[in-house]
Amino acid sequence: MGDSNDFFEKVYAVVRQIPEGRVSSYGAIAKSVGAAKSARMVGYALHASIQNGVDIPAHRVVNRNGLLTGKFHFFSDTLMEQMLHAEGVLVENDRVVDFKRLFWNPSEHINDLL
DNA sequence: CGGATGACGGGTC
DNA sequence: AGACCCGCCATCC
Repeated sequence: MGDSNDFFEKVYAVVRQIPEGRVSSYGAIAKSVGAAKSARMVGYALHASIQNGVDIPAHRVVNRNGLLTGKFHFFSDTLMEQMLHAEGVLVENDRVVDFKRLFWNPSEHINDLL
């Protein structure tokens, strides 16, 4: 079953691997599930996860610059930042402080999943 | 059916 | 650094 539902499940599986206090990006996740050119679809999948109440740490996914581009899709527009802050990730002007250091690359841990 | 619309990213200026 | 463009592709209208 290589349909879009499959893609969603793969994305969710990867997002669940992001450790507490760390963050990843749409593009990095897209690569790790073998769809490097579909970073946009990762965002789409995360949006769907919230609508469907899927239990994944979607707040740990930001864009390539560490910007909280998805914050408006949470129940409150400050929830994403609050959740990150609760696990020790600081945010300033919608950007993850020390993004490079906190960045978690799924492809370097691919052996742990699929 | 065709154009617009995104939780994007790489490249260029 | 920041603005801009273009490729990408499922979904929407």
